[in-house]
Amino acid sequence: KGSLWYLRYPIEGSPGEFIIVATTRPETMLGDTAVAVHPDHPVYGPLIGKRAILPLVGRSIPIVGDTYADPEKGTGAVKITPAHDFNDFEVGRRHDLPMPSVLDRQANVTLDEIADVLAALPGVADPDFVRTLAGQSRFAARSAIVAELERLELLEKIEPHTNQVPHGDRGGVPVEPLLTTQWYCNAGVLAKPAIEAVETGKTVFVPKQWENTFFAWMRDIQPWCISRQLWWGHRIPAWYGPDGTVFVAKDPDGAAAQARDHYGRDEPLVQDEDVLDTWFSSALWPFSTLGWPENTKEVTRYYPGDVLVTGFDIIFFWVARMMMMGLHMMGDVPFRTVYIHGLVRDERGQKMSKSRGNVIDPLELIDSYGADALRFTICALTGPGRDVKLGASRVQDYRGFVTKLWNAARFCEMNGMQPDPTFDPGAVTLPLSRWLLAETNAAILDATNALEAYRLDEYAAAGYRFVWNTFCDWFLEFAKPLLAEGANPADAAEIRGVGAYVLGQILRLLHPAIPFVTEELWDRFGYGEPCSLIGTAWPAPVAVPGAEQARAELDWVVRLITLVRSVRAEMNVPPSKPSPILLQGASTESIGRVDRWIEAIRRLARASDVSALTTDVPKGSAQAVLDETTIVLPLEGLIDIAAERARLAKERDKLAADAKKTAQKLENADFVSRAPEEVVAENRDRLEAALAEIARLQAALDRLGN
RNA sequence: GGGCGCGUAGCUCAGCGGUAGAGCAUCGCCUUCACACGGCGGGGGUCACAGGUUCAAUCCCUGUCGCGCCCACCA
Repeated sequence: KGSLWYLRYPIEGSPGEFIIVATTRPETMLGDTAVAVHPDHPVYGPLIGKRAILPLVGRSIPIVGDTYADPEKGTGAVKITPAHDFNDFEVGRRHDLPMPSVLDRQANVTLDEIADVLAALPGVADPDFVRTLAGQSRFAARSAIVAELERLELLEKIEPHTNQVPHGDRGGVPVEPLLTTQWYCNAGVLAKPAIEAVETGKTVFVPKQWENTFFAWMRDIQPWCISRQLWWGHRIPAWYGPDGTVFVAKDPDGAAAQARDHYGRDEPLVQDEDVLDTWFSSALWPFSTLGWPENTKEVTRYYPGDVLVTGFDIIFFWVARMMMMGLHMMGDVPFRTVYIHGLVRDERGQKMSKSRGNVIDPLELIDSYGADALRFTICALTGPGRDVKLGASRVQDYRGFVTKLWNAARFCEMNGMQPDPTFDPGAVTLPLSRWLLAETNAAILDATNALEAYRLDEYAAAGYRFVWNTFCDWFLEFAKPLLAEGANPADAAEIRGVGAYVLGQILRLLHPAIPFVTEELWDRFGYGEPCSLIGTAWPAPVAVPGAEQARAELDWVVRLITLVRSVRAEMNVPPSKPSPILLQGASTESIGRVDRWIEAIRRLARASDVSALTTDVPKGSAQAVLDETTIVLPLEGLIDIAAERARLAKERDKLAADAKKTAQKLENADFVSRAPEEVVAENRDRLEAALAEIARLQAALDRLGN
C-alpha cells in the first residue's frame, strides 16, 4: 500500500502552466529526462514538442509523444526515468533520451550523473536542496522530495494507491532497477530450432500439456542476459585491450590474435571478470559432461540422451536452454523425451521452504521407515502432472507394504519355496499354479504398460495389488493346505516351484521401486549371483496352458469364499463356530469345484464341511446366491432370523432397483436401435442375471417364512 | 490482463462416454502356526454448480463459482 503523488512540472515558456504527472516513486524524479504523453491525448497531445522544467533539478526536459503513455492511467502524462524503470528505459531508447542514474548500488541517492545539470530557478529548483539528498536512502529521499515539492506548491495532490512491487527474496526489500552493462545472448535465434524440434516431435514432453509452457516461453523469448557478477562459474570469454576495445574469443590465444590484428602489435589484455549465468553453463550439461568439445566415445554413445526427468518449475531455466544449446552446438536435440513430474510438497501442499520450516528431510524419513518405503511412497503418489504431498504418515502407510513383501517371502522360505532353474512355467498342471501364472502375466503387463507410459503411480499400484491381494491374500492361503503335512507330495512340489518362480518375478518387478529389500531377498533365496538383481532381465509374460479354465475356477472359488465370509460376518457368526456349507441347485461343475477346493474352502470360509443339499433347507439357515447356486448355511440358534430376512430383502431390493433401471433402458427404442450391439447385449444379460438372482433371493426369503 | 492445472467417499488421489474405484481413516469381528506395519467383513459419494451435445455424461462442449500455479503489467 502506497501513494500516488501528482507532481506539477512547469511548462517551459508558459509561466503558470503545468503538466501534471502521477508517480508512485517521486524520488526517481531526479533522473527524469522527459515527460511522455499519448499522441492522441486531447489535453496533453498538443504539448508534444514543447519542454517542461524538471522541478528541484531545474533541467529542461522534452515532452514526447509515445503510445506507452496510457491516457487512462494517472493524469495521462507520465514522467520518464530511463535509468530506473524498464518501460521508461524503452521510451528513452525510442526518443534518444539521456539516462542518468540517480541511485547507486546501495539504492542511495547519487548526484554524480546529474551534478552538471543542476540549476537554480527561484520557486522551482534549488541545487542546495538537491545536494542535501546525496547519500540519503531512497526512502528518506522520497520524504524530503515530497516535502520540498509541497513547500514549492508543486505537489498537486496525494492519493492512496495499492500496487505490486517486486521484493528481493533474500533481503525482502523492494528491488530497484539499475542501469548496468551486461553480456547478452541472442536467444531468439537459438529458440527457433528448439521450437521446431518439439513441434515435429523430435522431443516429446510427458505429460504433453507442458509443451504449451515450453512454447509460450520460447515464442516470446527475450535477449538472455548471461553475465553475472559472481566469482564462481565459467568466465565470460571476453578480453579488453588498453583502450577498452573488446575481443570475444574461445580462449586467450584467440583473443590475443584478434588484438594483434586490431592494434598491429601485441597488447596486454584483461579478461572480463563476470561469469556466465549458471543456466548457461547448465545448458551445456548434456554434452559437456561427456567430454565435449572433444569428440569422445561417450559423446557418440550418449548424445542425444533418452529421457530427461525433471520438474516443471525448471522448464524455462534448464530444459529450454539445454534444447537450444544442444541443437546449436551438437546439431541434435539433447533428449527424446522430457518427463515432467510435480514438486514434492509438505503434507498440507505447501511448498517446502527453509524459512517456513516445513522442509521434509528424506534422511529422517529413511531412518524412520526405510529407503524403500520412501522410494515406493513417492513412486505411488506421483500422478501425472501433479504435485506430491508428502508426509511421514504417507511413508508409514507404504512401509506396511514393504513389510508385507518381506513377510510373504519369509513364509515362502519357511515352506521350502526355493528357486529352481529348471522350473518350467509351461509345464504346471494344478489350476492354482496356472491361475497364479496367469495373474502374474497380467500384473507384468500392467506394470510394464504403466512404466512405458511414465505412470509411476499405476506401476506402483499394479505391484501393490498383485503382491498383497493376489499373491498373499489368495495364492499363499490356497497353497497352505497343499503344503500341509499329508498333502500330495507332487502337488506340494509344484506349488513350491511356482511360488518360488513367481516370487522371483515379483522381486524383478518391484526392484525399481523397492531396491534394497528386493535385492536382499534375491540374494537370500539364491535367485542368482549376489547383487545380480539389477542386471536381470525384466519379467515377461509366459504361455500358460489352461489359463482361462483355471482363472474361471479360481474366480468362482474366491467368490464363494467371499460370499460365505460376508454372510457370516453380517450375521455376527463368530469364527469359533464353523458351519457346514450346503449347495442348493448347484451344477455339476460347481460341485466339482467344491470337491477340488474343499480344504481351502474349509479353512478360508470357516466351513465344517461342504456338500450338495439333497433335502429341504434346514430351519434357521442363512442363505446367499452365487450364480445358479443357492448357498445355505445351517446356523439355527446362531443367527437372528429377522436380521437374516432383512439382509436378504436388502439384497433383493438393491438388485431390483438395478434391474428396473436396466429394463427401462431396454424399453427405450432409441437405446436399442442406436447403442452398439455389445452394449445392448450386455444390458440384456445383466437384466437376465439380475432377475434370476432376485428370484433365488425371493425363494430364500419365502423359505424363511414369517 | 494472458495462460495452465485442479475441484470425485472424512483425507490423499485414480478413472474420463455405457449403472462410481483404490490406499489411508472409520465401524464390527478375529491375539487362526508369514505378517496386529496383520486377517476377515461393513458403512460412506445427487463425481463443485448451471446449461448444451448424445440413445446414454463424472467423463465431451459452453458458462459460473472456488482453489493453486506460471507469465506479463506495476504512472
